[in-house]
Amino acid sequence: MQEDYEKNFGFLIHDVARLMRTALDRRMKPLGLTRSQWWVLNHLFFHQGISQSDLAKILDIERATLGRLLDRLEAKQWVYRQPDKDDRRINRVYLSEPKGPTMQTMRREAKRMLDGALSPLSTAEQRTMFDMLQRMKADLTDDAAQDKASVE
Amino acid sequence: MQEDYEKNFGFLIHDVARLMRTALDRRMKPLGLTRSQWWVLNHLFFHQGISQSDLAKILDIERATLGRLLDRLEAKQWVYRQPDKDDRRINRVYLSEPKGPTMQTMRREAKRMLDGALSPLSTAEQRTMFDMLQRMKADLTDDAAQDKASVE
DNA sequence: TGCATAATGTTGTCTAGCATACTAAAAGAA
DNA sequence: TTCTTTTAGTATGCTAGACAACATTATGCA
Repeated sequence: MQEDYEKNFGFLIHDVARLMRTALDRRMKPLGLTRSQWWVLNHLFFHQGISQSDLAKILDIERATLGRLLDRLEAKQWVYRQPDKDDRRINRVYLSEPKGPTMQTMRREAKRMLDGALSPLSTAEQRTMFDMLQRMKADLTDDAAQDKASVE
Repeated sequence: MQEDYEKNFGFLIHDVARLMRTALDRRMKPLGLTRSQWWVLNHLFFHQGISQSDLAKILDIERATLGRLLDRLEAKQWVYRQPDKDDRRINRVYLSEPKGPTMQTMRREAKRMLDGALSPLSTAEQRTMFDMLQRMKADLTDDAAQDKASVE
């Protein structure tokens, strides 16, 4: 153990993210949604009628990825798409009616999972970690944008 | 911005992990390997002839996931499987010959990506973060094991 | 106006994950 | 020894990502 390659930061963070993801997916399963789907719904709650492209930008995923997520959510009647009146390229996405209670349950489950995952850290540490991750993400997002731009 | 749901720790760490993953995948692409494949090769380098199950345990992924990874690596002639002499259930996996230079290149690319991702953090912060992630992972791994056990 | 360029969303193709169910084989128990 | 249980690996199906290519529609410029 403790070999050099065991200490790869990249894979460590990946593992933690994966473990949190599957833990949450497991809790969400009885509700019939995945963690990614829930995240989409959560954003839609605050941005009713947003266009797919804009939503993809907020979520920071590809338009294609979001499109398929929405396909599944639409099939399950969680959301619906409506073409924009003025710009026929645009689909606006809406949360379909009630479903409120389930959303609440999901928020609760997400919080419990998160609390569990963060339990080995003190409150101060949690803040520190959050701050560091945000800085990393900002940097990485910039890099990714540059990479893409250089390709085009 | 800065709405409550923007601050979800679970998704933040997920985003950072994903951005690091795709950044590395992008760099690995010209070499004809993905990051996950490289990680498998890297472990094989240190554990020639390991069984698939044991390797899956080390990598902390499902046997099925590893099986398919190995299918692709075998097709590209990076590895080969050999049935165990004594236990006919077991496949032992070996790294096929040369390829050394490419592995070196990959290690270098991985290091560069990682250095880039960590650049917003001081050395001390990097250590702190690494330590915190390790504690989180240990906890999460225990939980996952318990969840599975409770199902069976 | 008319043509080149950009933006929106979809489709296809690929990888990697998980879960479940299955076969073959080994190990353990009666 | 036989029967049961465990283990190794595979097959299948699903989700979620990325990327690339495409049709449609807007927009900007000459």
